Amino acid sequence: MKAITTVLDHAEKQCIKSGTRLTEKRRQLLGQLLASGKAMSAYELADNFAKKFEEKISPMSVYRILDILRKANLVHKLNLSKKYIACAHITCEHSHAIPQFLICRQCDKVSEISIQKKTIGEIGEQVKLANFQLLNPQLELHCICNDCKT
Amino acid sequence: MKAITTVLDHAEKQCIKSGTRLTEKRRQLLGQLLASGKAMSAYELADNFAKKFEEKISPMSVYRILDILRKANLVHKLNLSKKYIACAHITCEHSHAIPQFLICRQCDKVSEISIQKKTIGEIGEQVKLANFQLLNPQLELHCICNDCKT
DNA sequence: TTTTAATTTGTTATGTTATAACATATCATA
DNA sequence: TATGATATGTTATAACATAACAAATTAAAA
Repeated sequence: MKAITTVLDHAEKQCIKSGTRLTEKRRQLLGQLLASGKAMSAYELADNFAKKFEEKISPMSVYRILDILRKANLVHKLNLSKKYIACAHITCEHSHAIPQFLICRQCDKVSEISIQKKTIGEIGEQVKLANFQLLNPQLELHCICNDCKT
Repeated sequence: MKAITTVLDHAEKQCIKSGTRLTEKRRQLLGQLLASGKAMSAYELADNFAKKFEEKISPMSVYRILDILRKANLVHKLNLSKKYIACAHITCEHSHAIPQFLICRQCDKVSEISIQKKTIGEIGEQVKLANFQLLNPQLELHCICNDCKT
């Protein structure tokens, strides 16, 4: 696992690429998410920010910063749990497809994966039968991770 | 499409089967959902209830009734949009698997389908590679319906 | 370098979804 | 009809989210 500062440096480049900056606050917030290693709600982030950096940040600001980070593809939102998680591929240079997530029901561990196009295509076939056309969706699949399985 | 009263009569039987009753309020609420033909939020249901039945119902009550209807498999919750929709198979007698939903991004039309076990199994295979085990998930797939596609 | 414009962050208010806790009313049956 | 169970009313509050405007900071032009 790469050092957080390394990841943040990559993140900075990615911000510039997408036409914005990685300001101090944004860097701190993303760092916090990376350090936690898990998905957090906006209000959790706001609370923890105060503890970690001895400086307050309002939920409003957190939401704004999360928006920016999401647009720069540095953070993803888990729509089912309404939580936010650092992208698992910040240091990869290549562009990414819409991410898919495996979420452990027991411990909330999240794994960001890419489901093969072939499989998506097969689902699409069945969707077609219902007179719909599948958009590339962000799937959030509820699972049990092997650690919790035992 | 079957008449709503017919569906409600089936619903009543299903309630009894699952150990509860289809009271007047529950019947009205389910009827409202069936008549609308689409997914509605609890607060929308509460507001419309007043207009439709000249009697107020609090959101709190709506939530309670929705819980009952969901336990009796008469209503499903769309977790992404936080809306509730009448089950598409109330008049079918057989028991059902966990439902999957196709949701039109444009017009919010919802189609309740069953994705084949085979396909679910294939997703499961890829999930296994990530050291997770798939639970049978309620998929909510964002699509475009053929009517909106044109 | 100073002025200007754009971006970022602070602040307050409010909207939406959901549940907790307790009171009252209704129904089923002993 | 008395009793217990079920159903609904009512009030308060928690968690998630956005709108609107003010102040501060940064980038760029004059």
